[in-house]
Amino acid sequence: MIVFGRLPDRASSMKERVFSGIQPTGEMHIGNYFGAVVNYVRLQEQHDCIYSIVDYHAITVEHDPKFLPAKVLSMAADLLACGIDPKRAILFVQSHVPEHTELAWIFNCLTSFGDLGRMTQFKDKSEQQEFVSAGLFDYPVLQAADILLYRASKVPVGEDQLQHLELARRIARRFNGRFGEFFPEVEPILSEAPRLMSPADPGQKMSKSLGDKHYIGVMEPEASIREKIKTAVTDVGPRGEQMSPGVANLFLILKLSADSKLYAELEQAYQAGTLRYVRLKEAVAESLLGMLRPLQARRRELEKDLGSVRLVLEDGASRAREIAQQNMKEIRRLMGVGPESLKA
RNA sequence: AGGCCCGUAGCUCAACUGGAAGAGCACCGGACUCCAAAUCCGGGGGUUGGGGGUUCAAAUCCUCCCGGGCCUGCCA
Repeated sequence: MIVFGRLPDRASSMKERVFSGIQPTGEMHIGNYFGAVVNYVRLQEQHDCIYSIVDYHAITVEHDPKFLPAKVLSMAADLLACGIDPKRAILFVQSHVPEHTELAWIFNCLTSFGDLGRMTQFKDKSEQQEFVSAGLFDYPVLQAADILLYRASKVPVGEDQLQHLELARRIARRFNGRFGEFFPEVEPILSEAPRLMSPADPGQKMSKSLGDKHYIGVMEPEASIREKIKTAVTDVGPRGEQMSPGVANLFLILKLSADSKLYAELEQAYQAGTLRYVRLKEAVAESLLGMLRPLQARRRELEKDLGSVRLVLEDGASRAREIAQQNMKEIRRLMGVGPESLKA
């Protein structure tokens, strides 16, 4: 197979389009960062990326309107601080482009009730909620609309999202078959996405919802990050053959944030049985903080100038809207709805 | 539209016929530990969903409101 170099000219039109949605959780943790955000940043190089802060997804479970806007803005600032470049990628807020929900409705009518009921994430999440909204049930359909509204063909996802992506493909296929070829085949970009575990309970995935001790925020103050690493669980019983989950988790953070020499050195010490965990923890804290400091500095700058973040989102929304409106026009035509369809 | 049940600490729940609101887990501090975990010692935490009423006394009884779950019916 012949591999061509990058085509300089028509590169932008040749680039594959990537879409990804990020929930405005309020505080990005290093699990989100290493698991997803670094990929977003990397993908900007070679792809036409559209990143959306998905507030319509956030309201599928109980939320407080008083805090949502601040969470959205904060997530935007975090993403920019982490290296999302608004000159190369589109960053916008989902609800600022109403076509998302319009397309979701159309897709609702192409989605089987049974399929949605089989979504494992719905089953998990609905058990945790006392009030299960129809929106929570419908979540994957909105997600399909998010992606396909821009006719994106690549979606960076974790394994837990594959089922939803498969549904998006089914929906697209059904639409294409019934109303005309319009949507591309969506492919996952499965990265080697490291799964960071909770420092306080390494048996569980790092997550905000488990509590304060169970995640390390990307923008968290140094003292607090140090404390969480220092008190991280290591060996729960006598040291066995295999590295315990807690220690493995610390090594994983080290691997992701430190230079390989230090990692190799400590790994060797571990194998030799001479590694003191205090030393490991200090190294992890130092290298993680070393990596986070520039991001935190940029984040502080943005905090002083949230107006510029708002501008980025405005510009992003208008660029996204342009694509969305154009595609939606065609989708309506194919479906036989909208004012255009009545014109002779 | 009608009927039944529920709401107590962050979570799961307890509190007899009305009689001083409690436990487990979680959280915080200390001991122990290379650090943690486990264990031990100590600690904080509640307008009992909200308003009104009955009573010497209400988580408990009455009433209205809010929120949630379930059943039946009606309509598009």
